[in-house]
Amino acid sequence: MSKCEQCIVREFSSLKSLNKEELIKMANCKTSKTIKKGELIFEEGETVNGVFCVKEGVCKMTKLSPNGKDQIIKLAQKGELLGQRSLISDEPANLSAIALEDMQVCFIPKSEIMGFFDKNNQFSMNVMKTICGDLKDSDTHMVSLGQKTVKQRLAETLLYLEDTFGNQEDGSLQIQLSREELAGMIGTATESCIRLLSEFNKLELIDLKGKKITITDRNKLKRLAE
Amino acid sequence: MSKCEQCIVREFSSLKSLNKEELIKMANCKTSKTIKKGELIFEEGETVNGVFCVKEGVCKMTKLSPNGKDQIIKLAQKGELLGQRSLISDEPANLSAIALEDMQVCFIPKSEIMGFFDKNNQFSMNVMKTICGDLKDSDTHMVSLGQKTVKQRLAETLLYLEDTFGNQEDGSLQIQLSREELAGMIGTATESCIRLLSEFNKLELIDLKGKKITITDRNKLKRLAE
DNA sequence: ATGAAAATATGATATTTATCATATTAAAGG
DNA sequence: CCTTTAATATGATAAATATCATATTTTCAT
Repeated sequence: MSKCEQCIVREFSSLKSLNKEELIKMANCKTSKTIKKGELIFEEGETVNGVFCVKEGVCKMTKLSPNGKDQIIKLAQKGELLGQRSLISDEPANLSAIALEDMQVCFIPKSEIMGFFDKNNQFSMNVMKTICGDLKDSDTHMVSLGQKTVKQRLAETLLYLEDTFGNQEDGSLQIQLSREELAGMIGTATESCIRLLSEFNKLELIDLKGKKITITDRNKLKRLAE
Repeated sequence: MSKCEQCIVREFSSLKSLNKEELIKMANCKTSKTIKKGELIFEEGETVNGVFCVKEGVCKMTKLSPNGKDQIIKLAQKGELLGQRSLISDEPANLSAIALEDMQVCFIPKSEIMGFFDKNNQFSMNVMKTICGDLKDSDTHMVSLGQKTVKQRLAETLLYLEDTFGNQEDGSLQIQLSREELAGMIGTATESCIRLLSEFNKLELIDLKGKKITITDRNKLKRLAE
């Protein structure tokens, strides 16, 4: 069993405020999991009795619409805690979490987390700040969905993906989403998403090579997104 | 100066967990304000050094889009605390708050609130639960904006307004939004909103009398919203 | 009460986006 | 390596939505 004390990822999450004693206690009750690309971590409606700490890899958090399509609400990466909200509200998961890459996650049981809330004020405050950050992101995203065109949202999303997850050695986006997933992020039909990518490609804003997307004209893309 | 101890509204907010001593202390540093319909409580980007507790009336929380239109992110009513998020994140307000009716609000300075976070764990937990609730609402709203048609969103919003704010004696919606505001809630052009309202009227799902909107066929409207 | 300004309504039209069909390409499993 | 399936791409078309113009109604200050 790996020690939480030595886990670097912890520094990026609310767990950074835990002291040595708390970390050792947590290391003893946590379980590590390997999750393959495409696998489900937990599903909307499911009761999750703890939180998942993402150690490696990225996952999508989705919510099913009555029309049968998945809206991607956010992408979560290393350092993020999944399922905090449900745990605090004492409700089933509101979103599904699905791995976009092979992942390493640790599961920390509810009882343990609730103890931190009681005894470690700094931890509570960090969790609160994280959730407030999520809420702010949600609000911004909502303005995009409500006020911007699909083209603008696609441009915006491509820039976001580069800014947040970086690039591969060849300069293409690190994170590879399927066209369907990209469409689910921006809230449009898959075909529309594909068509706009082609258009961006023809306009030389991006370069498409199979699944690889490379942003070639950041500035024009940025102007388009406004 | 009115006493917080006797304020019923407190029971609906995170402030319900404060003890007598804390309430008396708060009553001494809070300020009461009357805000007229249409007036600004605070504006996006502004530094708000505390929170506003809504005692009476409803306000809209909006965010300006680069296209110059306001997206309404949420409506807040009696018992809700405005500006908690900014206070916790220690950031300027992310949204503007504008009264939709004449309002009574109390301003509680930051220092006071921060003290509650430190000393009253139940208060922290309540705030956290509120914010988690907001986040869940945001996610649901985001799915609507991303996956539903304008018609569906309008139907959904009308039902939400009735469920959340109730009706006047004549059965029309208690809250009266302008067509522009309604459009800003569902993320569409004002004209499109007006056109769809007319259509709903002709289909006898709703009844329009000036600014008054009455839902006459809840079930059909519900089916339409799915 | 009255005139000016704002809000609402509606028509005409352009643009955006979705849908359905089908071709092409890439990926995965035996 | 081949075959089957899934993903991507693109055309044709329909539907949804935005935009612009203008009429009508309501609101509000004087």
